Parts: sequence; C-alpha cells; structure tokens
Amino acid sequence: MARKKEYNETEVVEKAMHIFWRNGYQTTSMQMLEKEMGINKFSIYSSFGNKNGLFLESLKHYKSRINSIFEKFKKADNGIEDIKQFFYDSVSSNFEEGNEKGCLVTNTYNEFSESEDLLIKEQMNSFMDGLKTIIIEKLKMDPSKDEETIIKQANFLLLAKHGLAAAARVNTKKEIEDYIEMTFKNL
Amino acid sequence: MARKKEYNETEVVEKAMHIFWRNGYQTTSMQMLEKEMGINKFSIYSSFGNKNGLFLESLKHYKSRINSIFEKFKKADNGIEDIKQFFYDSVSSNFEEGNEKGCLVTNTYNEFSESEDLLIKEQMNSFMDGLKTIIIEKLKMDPSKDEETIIKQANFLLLAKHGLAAAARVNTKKEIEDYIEMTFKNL
DNA sequence: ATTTTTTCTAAACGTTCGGTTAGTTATGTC
DNA sequence: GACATAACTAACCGAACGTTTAGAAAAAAT
Repeated sequence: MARKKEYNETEVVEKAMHIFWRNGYQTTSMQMLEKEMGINKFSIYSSFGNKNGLFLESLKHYKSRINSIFEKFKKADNGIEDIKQFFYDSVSSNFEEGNEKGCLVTNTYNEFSESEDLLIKEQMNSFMDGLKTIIIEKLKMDPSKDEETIIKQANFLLLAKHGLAAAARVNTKKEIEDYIEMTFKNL
Repeated sequence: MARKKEYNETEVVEKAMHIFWRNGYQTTSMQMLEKEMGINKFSIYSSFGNKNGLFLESLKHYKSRINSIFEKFKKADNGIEDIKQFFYDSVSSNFEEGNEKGCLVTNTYNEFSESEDLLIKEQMNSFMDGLKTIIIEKLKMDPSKDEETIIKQANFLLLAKHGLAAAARVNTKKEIEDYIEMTFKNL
C-alpha cells in the first residue's frame, strides 16, 4: 500500500530510554533524541505523539527490560533471601556494560515528585506498590515475624532500595554490595 | 550617592533556594524565579550574575541554613550515637513547616551527576567529603572497631543518608524514623 | 505506468528560554 | 536644586525549546 518505516520502534525506544536514563526528562531535548535515535522529529512524533509519550514508552520499555529480574524475584521461594538476591541482581544489572547509572524509575520518581504529571505518577506508584507487595509476601514467609515487624521491615527495605538506586549513580559496585550486606545483617 | 536596593539579597536568595529545592535547577525558569523572588530579572542578574550563580548562592545559603545541625553533630562526643542523632535532626528539619521535601544537596547531587558543571560538582564533593570525615571520626571513637569495619560502616551510613534524603521526598516522617532505627540496630 | 498511501526530509511554527539593554526613577552629594 | 550614581521597569535579544507542516521520496495497488 505504501512506504515502509525505515526504523524499528522498539529499537529507537531503547535508544531514547538510554538518554532519558542518563540525563533525566527535562535535560533531554528533542534535538538530543533525534541524534541518539537516529530518526527525524517527524518520525518521533508520528510514532510516539510527543516527548511525554516517548518518555512513557521509554519507561515501559525499561520495566520490560528489568522484568526478568522481577520474575525471578517473584518466583523464588526462600523468603527474605530472595529480597537480598533481588537487590544483588538489581545492582548487578546496573553495572552491566551498556547500562546507565542508577535506576530510571527512581530517577523519574525524584524528578517528578513535585510535578503534576498524573500519567507518570501513576506509573511510578504502580511500580512501587508492586514491589512493596512482593517484599511483604516474602517477609510473611517467616512465621516468627508479626504483622507490625513485617510492615516496618518492608518500609525499611523499600527505603533501602530507594537509597541503593540513588547511590548507584555515584558509588562503586563494591560499596553498594557492602551496603546490601549490612542492610540484611539483622532482619 | 545613589538609589538604594529595594530588596534584601539574603531574603531573595532564601526564596530562590526554596524554588530550586522544590523543583530542581532545570525545571526552575527565570520567570518563576522573578515571581517567587518578587524582583525583576535585571535585579537578579545584577546581584547574582546569572541563573547558575543564583543557584550556587542558593546552595551556599542552604548549607548555612543547616549549619547549626552540622555544628551540633561535630561538637557532640558520643560516637555513633551522634550520627544517629544527626540523622534524626536532618529528618526533623526536613519536616519542619516552611521547608521543602528532601535535601537540596542530594537533589542537586542526583540532578547533576551526569553533568559537567565543575563548580557545582565541587560544592557537592566538598559537602560529601566533609560528612564522611565526621562520620569516620565518630566511628573511630569506638576502640573495638578495626579500620576495615570503620570504612565499611562509614560507606554504609553515607549511602543510608543518601537514601534517607531521597526517601524524604515521598515517605512519611514515621517511616523514615523507623528506617533510622533499623539502620543503627547493629552497628 | 499511474495512482494512492505512507514515510521521509527539512524548513518553519509560536513559545519560552536565559540574558541584555535603553531609558526612567530614586537617592545621595555638592 | 543641579548633578552623579545606582536601581528600577519593561521591552527586547538571539537561541533553543517542543511541535507542526509542506513537499519530496518510496512502496504497494491498480
């Protein structure tokens, strides 16, 4: 019927995700995106609507990218050990070649915490709620823990994960792994 | 000799600091600053050079604002208890009325981690190095800790502080205080 | 081969950005 | 009260922002 697209949408979203991950939303301009994605503004707009749409798509892509870690986490069956392993896996993936520093979700969480972009806030909250649910589930596998302890430890671990992601932008892998060890020392 | 300034520079820096603290550097425009500071662009530029200069001045103002907490921290003499108290004081100040969420230094650290603004990076590093030095000093007051343990625990506490500041943007005071308790449980 | 449909390039859109400047107003000195 | 100096207002600067559009290029359908 007509001309074919010369680019693959998933591939260019991957590239957009990287630049958002590295620089944040505000700092990333359409010009930078054009260059990094290797396609024209027109193509970006026809595929993703606008900058915000492309960012949301990048977020979704990021989530699907780390989905294997999440699935492994969910399926495991060793209680609190799974949470620790999940932290290790997150850090590990963070220091893999080709990945940017820190966690895109956490970065976004910080950048948009005072914003009123409901779509993005919804994405963030669903992510965090999901994580919290799994953590609580894992903690409940230890029958010696009462309800109050579980809630407290879950909040503690969520905050720790938050700090972990923030620290991953500036600390070494070794420092972060030491941090994980200490975090789980007395839970 | 000539006309007097109709504004107080410290007062308008205080206002600028708040808006940077709330929104970050990039998201804050000169227009927003004019409105919040209640003075004209001309006055901003004649007093602070440019947006970056105003931001640096805001950072300095922020530091002097939290200086009392720092001084108390330095002067105290109870080892690791002082660090814990410092964490509590930081959170407390964070939830005082009239203060924004989170820590301006940590926000800036995150926003500029991939930037090449040397002036700001220098400000950040000097701040973090200073904090680390004090923490190590406090940890050394416990003679039972060897050198390796001290370094590990210092890194742990720095990361925890980092996470604390990030979490302060989205969590409740109670959650954060629980987090502090758990952090110091076995140090 | 012509038509139809979609993607492409590239220029331009209006707006806002950070920053400047001409000219008026106020405050002091002589 | 005239003059000098500095602070004010407000219009304006070029550049960059996110976004749109006109028209060329390409591919399938007729």
